Amino acid sequence: MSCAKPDRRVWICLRGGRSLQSAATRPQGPQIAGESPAMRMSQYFLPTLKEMPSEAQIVSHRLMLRAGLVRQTSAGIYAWLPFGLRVLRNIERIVREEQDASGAQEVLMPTIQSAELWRESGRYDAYGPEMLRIRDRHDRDMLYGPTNEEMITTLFRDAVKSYRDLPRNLYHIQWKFRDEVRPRFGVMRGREFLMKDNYSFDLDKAGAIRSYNRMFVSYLRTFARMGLRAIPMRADTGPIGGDLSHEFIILAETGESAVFCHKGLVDRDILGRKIDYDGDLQPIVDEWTSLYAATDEKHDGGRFEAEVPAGERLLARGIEVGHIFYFGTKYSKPMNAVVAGPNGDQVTVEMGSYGIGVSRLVGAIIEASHDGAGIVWPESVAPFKVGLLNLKPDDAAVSAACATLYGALGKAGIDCLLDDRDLRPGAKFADMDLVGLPWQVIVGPKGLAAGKVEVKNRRTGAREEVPLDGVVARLG
RNA sequence: CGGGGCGUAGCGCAGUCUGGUAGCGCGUCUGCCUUGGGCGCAGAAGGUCGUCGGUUCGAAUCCGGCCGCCCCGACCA
Repeated sequence: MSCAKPDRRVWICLRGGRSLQSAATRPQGPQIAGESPAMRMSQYFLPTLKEMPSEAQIVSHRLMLRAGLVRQTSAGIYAWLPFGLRVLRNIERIVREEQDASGAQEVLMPTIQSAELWRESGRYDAYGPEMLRIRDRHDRDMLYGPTNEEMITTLFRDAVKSYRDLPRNLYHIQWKFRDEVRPRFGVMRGREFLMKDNYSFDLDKAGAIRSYNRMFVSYLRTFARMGLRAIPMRADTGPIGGDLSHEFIILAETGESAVFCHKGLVDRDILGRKIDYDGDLQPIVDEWTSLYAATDEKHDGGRFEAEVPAGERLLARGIEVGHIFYFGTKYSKPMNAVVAGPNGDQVTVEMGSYGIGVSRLVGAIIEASHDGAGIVWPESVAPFKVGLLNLKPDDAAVSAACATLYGALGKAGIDCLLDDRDLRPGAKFADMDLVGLPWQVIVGPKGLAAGKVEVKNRRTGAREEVPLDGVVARLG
């Protein structure tokens, strides 16, 4: 790592110039750089399954296998196929944009770590068999990282020596491994998982709470942009330790835990707010934490009934998709992460850590958004925005119309998957509903005779007849 | 880690109790037919029955070891 000074100038410059709105309202280009936004299904690796795989029990796991998103390679370990990968990348993209907007900076730490680091914090022996321990050819103890507090603390303390270089907030999006005794629920509780985690460093507790609040608000925006209703709930700090912590729970009928909250939290809108990450975010945090919300572990029936009027009580189920902690000097102290304070004294930095389960979100979003026919992707994370169905590939007029639309949608930057396979219409409808693209453009000989195609909304099922040359405008 | 279950064709399963030439549905391939909701007809390919050993004239089937996967619980992002 280079010295801290030049780095700090960049930081200040970014802080002055960064604008949340620019990240959130940025025009949506092709979602994966360098790849054509359109694709032909006859050439695409999308192995869908008609029948239910017996290994999967919960709906998101079944749909992920059936819709060709992932394949399991070992218990709790998955290979990501093109569709699943596109969703994963879209989720990552939103997380990254919101992290950057909040002032966090991206790094990338390795998956393999040295046991030495963990001996320093005392967690090597404390962590237990969930940690995958490995040995290299020189018989050195290594491990596949289950989390990165030790590593980031080391990187920070070796490079940052002055209070002038604070605050710092570093994040990365990296694969982690926890050797769960019993992996289950597909990617929602795998052993290998992709996680965004970040770590804030501040001079004092007040600064750490400002950092905490920035992440709190950033998380509200991040999940909202994925079409999820995430409710922050006060949480136990668990083995990570600390005294301020919130879980972000999304509501899904099939969620893993029961949640109890005030209905007012569900419809609260963060995306309509203008956020100033340099300003005081405490009022927003207070607003979201003032109403009752608890998972079953923390639920207090008496308080719930006292604080929430009967008509406003919501009993639902939820899935944890994010967790934020303030933990003070739990790691900085044993690992000696200190900076020179304004008075020249040595100050142990105040830290927090913040996680989002990126791969878990793929399953969680499906749990929150599916129907009997398959997945219903929110547009912001969908593998493609539009599925274009050629109902009769050997009809020259139909295929010509599809080619025209396919080209026009591609040119307009609208992600489009063309089903040009020589299959019965029913098979195409079933597949397209299963994989859940938000919009279907259905081109068949009947409609086309009148110069029209059908545009179907996957979520509502609503269909409308649209003239051929009006499709791009309708979907743009 | 306690308790339970499963491993037979790409997927879903029967066959195992009662040992005797490995089956069904879906999918795949070929041809015909069909083209607005997984259509129809005909033909075909595809399995050392998870693995190793034992019993037996003969093992998918009985016995034992091992491996893998799933479910409930405890645990967890």
